Amino acid sequence: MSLACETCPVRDSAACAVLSEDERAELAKAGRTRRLKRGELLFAAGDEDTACATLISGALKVTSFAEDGSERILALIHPSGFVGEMFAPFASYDVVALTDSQLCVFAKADMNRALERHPALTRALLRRSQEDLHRAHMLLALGSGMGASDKVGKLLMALAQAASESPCHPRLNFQLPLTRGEMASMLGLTIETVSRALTALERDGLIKREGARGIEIIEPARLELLD
Amino acid sequence: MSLACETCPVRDSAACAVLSEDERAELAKAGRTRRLKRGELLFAAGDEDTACATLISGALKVTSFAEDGSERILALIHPSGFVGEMFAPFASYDVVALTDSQLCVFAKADMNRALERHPALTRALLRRSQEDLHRAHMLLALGSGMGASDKVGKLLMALAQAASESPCHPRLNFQLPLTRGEMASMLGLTIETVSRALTALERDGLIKREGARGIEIIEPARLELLD
DNA sequence: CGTGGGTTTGATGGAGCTCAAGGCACGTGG
DNA sequence: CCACGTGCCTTGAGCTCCATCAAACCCACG
Repeated sequence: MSLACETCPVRDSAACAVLSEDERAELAKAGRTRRLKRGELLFAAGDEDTACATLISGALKVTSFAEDGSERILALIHPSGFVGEMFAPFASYDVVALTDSQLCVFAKADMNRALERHPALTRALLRRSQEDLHRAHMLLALGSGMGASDKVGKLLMALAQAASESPCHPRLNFQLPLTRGEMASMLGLTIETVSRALTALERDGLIKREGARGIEIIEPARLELLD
Repeated sequence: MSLACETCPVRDSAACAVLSEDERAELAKAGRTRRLKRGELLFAAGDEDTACATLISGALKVTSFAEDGSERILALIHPSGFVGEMFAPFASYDVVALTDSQLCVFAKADMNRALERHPALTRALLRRSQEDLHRAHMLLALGSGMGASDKVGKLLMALAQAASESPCHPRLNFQLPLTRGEMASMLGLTIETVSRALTALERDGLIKREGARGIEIIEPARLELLD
């Protein structure tokens, strides 16, 4: 399926928003939209002919695997986010859809051509890359210095942020895009510990659960925001 | 002190290497070299008028502080590395010299002007930024799924890589740029645990220590490389 | 010689990992 | 419609590893 930038919900927030209409139309010729169902693989670690993509809707996870086969989640990608290692000869990570997703895919060569042609696009990606770096640092900062339920609480706040349309205030009521195992793999904990942490947070009245995935945040302040 | 690019040891590996002689000369007019002694602060979290810099020699650490005041190391910067949040209104991290260092500092405004003028420079920074991201991911992957001495072992391998001139093979014999506390803060451990892990690694014959800072790696294979 | 920063070592307790069992929701086939 | 299987989540019990507290050491430096 070819692109339909006119109706794209992230046309003003994605990297390509810095382009003029004409430039965008030209870039669009090189890209294709793609739909993924939950669990589908977008890029696989080791792929040589890698591509890159802007996420239109849904959510992705970027994962690597330890030698023992256990998965580690390195990053989440939300709509208008960009994913792809533009300069590596092959992909280092798996990228998998967390929910049904829709994205806009470009071959690496095409994107590189576009970067050469449109400096503003390069700068937009640089900005995004630095934001990604900042998020990775936030995740790193979660690694130490506190108990499991603090970590889970902060992760919930981060997810609440991401689920919100408004960039400043979290959404107090949302569905988790992650399984317990995925949360565990972001935080360096086990499934059981995450589960226990959630019940503890609920017991203490900081959150309320609706089924396995629904979360309502009761006391945002005490969950201490993640930046 | 003004710049002396002609004799700069990282003139071929730093971001500015993509510039022509003339372009570099022009950029040089905007920059100044600066020397830091071990422990000196380069940028402080919260600074509004931030700058950015290329490291010429020495080593830097990028740190953030938890609410309880404990430091967390988010990244290390080695010669030819670039540091600075080009797009943030103020700095989020402290940047501190780990050893006596020499760098090449630019005001953010000047650097932004240079980015507009020289697309190739922007692309060089984008590449660097993605590498930084990759390193952050490696550090994240250290967070889970193994014991303390595995973490310390892998950190040693990463430091051995960084200490080496050759990009592919680690240096088996080097001085740690980090104190025990700094290693601990990279790994989410305590000083004591790091110390014990080192003595365990030495007892098992994987490494040998020369004083508090000297490290010789005996069995690189068993320390399992960090990427 | 004393002081202080960094390091090592020991003893102890607790947070979280492991192993194991059970529950709930959902889909599939009889 | 029910029986069954499969994923995912929860809960429990025991044990391991690491954080914590405490003390001593080493060494550079004034």
